[in-house]
Amino acid sequence: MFSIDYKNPMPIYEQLVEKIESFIFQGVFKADEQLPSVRQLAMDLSINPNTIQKAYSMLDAKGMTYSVKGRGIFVSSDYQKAKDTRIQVIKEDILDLTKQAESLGVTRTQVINWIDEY
Amino acid sequence: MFSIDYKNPMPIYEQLVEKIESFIFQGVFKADEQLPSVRQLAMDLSINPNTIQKAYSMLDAKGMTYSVKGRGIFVSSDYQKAKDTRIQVIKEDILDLTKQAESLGVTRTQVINWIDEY
Amino acid sequence: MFSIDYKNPMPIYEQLVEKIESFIFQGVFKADEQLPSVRQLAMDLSINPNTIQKAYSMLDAKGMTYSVKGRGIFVSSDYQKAKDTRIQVIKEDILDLTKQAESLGVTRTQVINWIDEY
Amino acid sequence: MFSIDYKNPMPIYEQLVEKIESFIFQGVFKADEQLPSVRQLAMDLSINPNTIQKAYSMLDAKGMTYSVKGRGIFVSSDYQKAKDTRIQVIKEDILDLTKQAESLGVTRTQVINWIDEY
DNA sequence: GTGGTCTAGACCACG
DNA sequence: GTGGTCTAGACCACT
Repeated sequence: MFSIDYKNPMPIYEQLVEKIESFIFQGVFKADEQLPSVRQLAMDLSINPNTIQKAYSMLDAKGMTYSVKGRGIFVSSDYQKAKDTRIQVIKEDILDLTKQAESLGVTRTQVINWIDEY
Repeated sequence: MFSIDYKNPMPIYEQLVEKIESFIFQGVFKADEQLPSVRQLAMDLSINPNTIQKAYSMLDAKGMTYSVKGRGIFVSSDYQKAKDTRIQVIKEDILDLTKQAESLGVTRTQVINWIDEY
Repeated sequence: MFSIDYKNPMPIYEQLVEKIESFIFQGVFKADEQLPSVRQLAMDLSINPNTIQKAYSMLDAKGMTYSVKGRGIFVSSDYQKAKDTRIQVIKEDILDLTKQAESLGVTRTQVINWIDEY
Repeated sequence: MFSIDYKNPMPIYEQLVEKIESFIFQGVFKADEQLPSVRQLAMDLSINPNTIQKAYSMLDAKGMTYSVKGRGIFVSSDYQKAKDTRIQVIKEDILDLTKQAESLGVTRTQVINWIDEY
């Protein structure tokens, strides 16, 4: 279910964060559903528990999950804000890339065509 | 002419590569024109010469420049291929981001609007 | 009657202690009245009996209750001291926070306004 | 300069975060000033470097600092937002404590007196 | 069993 | 030398 790409320069814990986050956004993990335990996931992926812990901590900090000692980690029911900021980041990234493309001689129309065709 | 943003998490040598590359693409540096020497640039920017060296090596590897022993580093006259691959990378990045946006509930039309309006 | 907030990072037993304590202070539980049994409360709240036990032990230690073997746990008639120390703790906390607010540029008058307006 | 209280149940890294944060707010550390290095601080306080690292990461996430690989960690020049949210948190805490005090029979006027007298 | 903190020690990228 | 990631292993609090 979670696949780690060791060739990816992106740190493992960050890959995990993105993966889980997108699962939550897509509704694969529902609100208040429990996520796999730190130790369980560590075993499944053959990864050190601390690395999993770090990923979960970041999700917590982002407001995507909440964790209860002795019980587990659960999907937060209110992650709208996190979603909005993520969309905003994507928007800025796309605009930045468009700007770069333009400076290389690609017109805005062509960029829009890329999106239309895919 | 070259401004380094120390607050940018991107490594300095990478910032340099991008800057010079875009200058070449835009024609600020013409074909066969000589780039500033490693030592000169290092002094101007108050940066470790090794960092400049690394940036220049990467430009060489990308085919953007060629170096002549004892004389200096010059802009390659044939960087079209480099330019094309760069455009290709940008295209893929934009499509990937669009895909992400869609999975967050943003329609493709909205993405195109972002580009149109900016 | 007792509501547990699982999203609250505060441990369950502590939430219980606070709840019961405030009920006693407010007179909801009168002196020498019997509290619900460990097993009963555990069932009602779908909580591990050990957790209830721990909460009751803490109330005992604080002098808020006394337990009679084989009969149950009862509200102490003399919890004035516990009440006073609690008030003292609250006072110190408020003063500490006020000090912090001042170091952030909030005047004492503003702090008092916060309290007045709420 | 940084004193750790091992009797304090608050984790070490959190104590550090609060300490440094308040130093920045008070102007002890100026904008763009470099903070002590991870290893240096670890040695000075006889604390594991990872613990320091964690504290610095949190400051980064809060927008209080920015870190540059190979160079060091520096005080951010724009932490106004962080300051505002902190003040907000303090306000809510004070109001909550006031509410608690009132439920224990302390009038709001008395609470204000505490602040006035200190 | 759960999550959370801390230590020790290694390795990497960067300057 | 700097910060950042990861592993291994220990201990704690909570259920």
